[in-house]
Order: sequence, then C-alpha cells, then structure tokens
Amino acid sequence: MALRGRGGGGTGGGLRTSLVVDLVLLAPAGDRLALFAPADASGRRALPSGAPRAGEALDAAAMRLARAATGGTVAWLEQARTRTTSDGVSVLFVGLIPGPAADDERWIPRARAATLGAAARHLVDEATDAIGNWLDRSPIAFRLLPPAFTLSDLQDVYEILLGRTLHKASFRRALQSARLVSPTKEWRSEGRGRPAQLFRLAPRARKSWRRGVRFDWLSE
Amino acid sequence: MALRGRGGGGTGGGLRTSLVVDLVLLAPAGDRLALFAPADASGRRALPSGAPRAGEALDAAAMRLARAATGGTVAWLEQARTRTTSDGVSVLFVGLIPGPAADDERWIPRARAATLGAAARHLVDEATDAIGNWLDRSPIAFRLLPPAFTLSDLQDVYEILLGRTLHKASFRRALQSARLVSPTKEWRSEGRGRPAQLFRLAPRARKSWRRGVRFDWLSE
DNA sequence: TCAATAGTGTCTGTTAGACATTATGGA
DNA sequence: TCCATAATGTCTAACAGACACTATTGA
Repeated sequence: MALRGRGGGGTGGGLRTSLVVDLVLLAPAGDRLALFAPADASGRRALPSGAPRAGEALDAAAMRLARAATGGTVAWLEQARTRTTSDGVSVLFVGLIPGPAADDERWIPRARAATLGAAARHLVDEATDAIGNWLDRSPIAFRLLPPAFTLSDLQDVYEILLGRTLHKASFRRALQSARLVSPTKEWRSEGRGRPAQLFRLAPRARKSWRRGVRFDWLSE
Repeated sequence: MALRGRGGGGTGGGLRTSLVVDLVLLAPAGDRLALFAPADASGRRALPSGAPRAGEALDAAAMRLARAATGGTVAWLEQARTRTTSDGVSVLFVGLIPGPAADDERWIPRARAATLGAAARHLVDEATDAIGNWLDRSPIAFRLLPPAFTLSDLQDVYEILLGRTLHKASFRRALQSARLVSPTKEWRSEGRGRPAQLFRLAPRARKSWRRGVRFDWLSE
C-alpha cells in the first residue's frame, strides 16, 4: 500500500500500461437512437477509439477524437467507466451528436449494437444508462436542438434519449414550472396541423429545490 | 484516428503511461462524514492510493487497496472519474466504510478535506456528489448498518450521506410504499425514550415504476 | 412525573397522469 | 369540410411535508 504524497516524482508510481479512449457516440435519427460505428478498410464495423497525446487531458482527447471521427458537432461528451482490457487501460466516453444524415453509412441503429460483439454491446448499454442519468440532472437534450425549437421537438428528443414516451401535458407543465424555456414570437408550421410556437432555452435563475428521498430503485 | 478492431495486439495501441488508483473512503462518524486520510511517516496526511497489479481489474485493485488501507469492511466501492495527472493516469474510487472507531486517528472530518490540498478537496467533493447520485438509485445506505437496524438508524445514515435532514414521517412512508424493509419482532431500547423496532432489508420484489421527467437541475 | 424518543393519523398544497376541449392550419 | 397537430383546462389519485398526537421507556 503506497501513500502517495503530493507531487510525486514525474512518471513514478503505478503500473505502466497503454491508454486508450473508447467512444460511444449516439445521435437521434428518426425516432430511434443511432450509434456511430464506421467500417474500416476491411469492412468491419467498430466503435471509434484512439489514444490521448502526451500531456493531453482525457476530456480534451475524447473531444478531439469525437470531432475527428464524426466530422460534425459534438453536442455533449462525458466520461463513463474506465476498465482494463487486454490492450491496457480503456476510458469510455459517451457522446451525443445532433442528427446525422439519414444516408450516412457510418451510423447504425442502436438496437444493432450487438452485431459489433458482446464487448461493444456492453459499452453501448453502459452509455445508454449514463445518458439516462445525465438527462435527469443536466440540460443535455437542448444541445441536440437548434437555438429555437418547438416543444414537440424537445419532447421527441427526450423520448428518444430515454427510450420511452412521455406525457405531453406533464412534460410541458414541468418545463414551465422550472422556467426552463421561454417562448419566442415565432411559429413554425410543418405540414398539417396547427403551427407550433418556437421556444428558447431560458437563462436559468432557478433555485434547485430539494426533492424527497425516493426508493424506487431498479430491482437488482 | 485509429479504428481498433477486436483483439488488437496485446499491449499495442495507446500512449504508455503509469496507472494509479486513488481512493476517497468515507464513513459516518457521529453526525458527520469522516474521511480516511492517514498520515505517512513524515506526518503528512494524504488520500490512500496504489497501483493495480498486472492483470488485475480496476475494481478488484480498488477493493484490495481499500481493505488493506482501512483494515476493515468495505461497505460499498464504486468507480468515479479518471484523470491524467503529472503522475500518469489516476482512477478515482469512492468507498463507504461502516463506522470507524471514534479514536481512530486516520480519519478526519470530511469538512477538513481542504487541509489535504486543493486537489484532494476536489476529489472529495466529487466523491460526495457520486454518493448522492448512487444513493438515489441503489440501497447503499443499508450496507453501512447491521442486518437488523432501527428506522432511526437508517434515517441517520441517509441524512449523513446526503448532508441534510429528512422528514421522519415521509421517510418512513416512502420506505413502506417501496416495501423496502420488513419488521422483525425485536425491539431495541437505547437510553431514554420508547424502544425502536428492528427492521431488515426486505428481499425486493418491486417493479421499478417509472417516474416523470423532472427538470429540477442544479443551477449551473 | 418529566424528558426523550418511536411511531402514527390527519391535513394541505403540489404534482403526474388521464381526459377532454379548443385553436389553427393544410389537404 | 375533415384531419392532424398544438396548446390548454379540469379532474383525480398519489405524495411530500407539516403538525399533532399517542406510545413507551429511563431518569
């Protein structure tokens, strides 16, 4: 058992190993989640990964790799679990990308993650759980939308990310009572039906009120 | 951007670096949280840390180190954030230990984490947040108690871990409606006051019902 | 008897979800 | 006109929190 003081010597200390960042990048596509799993030269699909550069922070490395891989905007990127593999240490990052083109072959339906193998499927499950957790605590869904959006758009994003349907009136009431969105004077008409009002994410001035303890855990 | 296939060659791939597990071990002590920060030979306190052995999984390494450091039972241990430091890669683990002896000098009040330095204080804050998150989703509080406990004991643990007081009647109602504890026929008398009934963690058969989306986020 | 703690019953304001209704445009 | 979608009002059951009260022990 080593007690490491502050500023221990340079690269001293732990076991030496290789370090890799693995990425599970998801995006809303239609009414499902899509997974970024491009094929390599031999046609085999895999999750993107890469190595941090010397001195580069993990978050920065993951962001650089995610941008380079997708070529697009990264709406949100967060660290998940670290594990040791036969290759060394793997740090998993979970990211959300705004809607990719429907014909982009690098994206596959999230439900087909199992075709990448059991290990990849496990990482994707872990990523999906992480998104659900963050969604409860942070406005990540808004980053997948343009600055002005309809409440139906927003609800669609939530439903895709959560993988379940939400009650419309309750959803809107919760948004309103949290003063989370503010209406604009614009309306958007899409096909049939009444046009929808556009909203923006409101600059927050909310006191986070405390919620009671809930014991509705998942059955183990 | 490297696309790594399955079973890449042995230790190939990423940047080579050293790997260290850092531990934030907390325990309820009286009505506060205590932090495990033993002093080394020179009298300087620090968070415990250590290196995984070759081939050892991170969880296993953290558990081994936590047990070795405290010499006691580890009620719960979970991975938190991984970061790169000047020493290499550091994987943070958060653990809970059942009540240490009041005269155990290796434990300090959690509020005095700042005396270990800014970096350690940050890790401890991160650990406290992680505990709050897990507490919402998993029965970790029960592991800090003996198999039979009073509801006041349980509430005390929750209050210490959450850092705030809870409403007694609501706490009990929530426990009851979740069918989370089952009463025993034993009662325990401690000093003055009416004796308290002992309870046990009930074998769960709960369907986890879905909760609506809440937007009560912390102000950023 | 008093103090202290355990446990419970009742009330109230809030909220999630169900349902129904109105509003407004396109086909 | 009919249909589809947006937006909103009302009702109800559940729940959190407040409060008060009873129960049971030791001092």
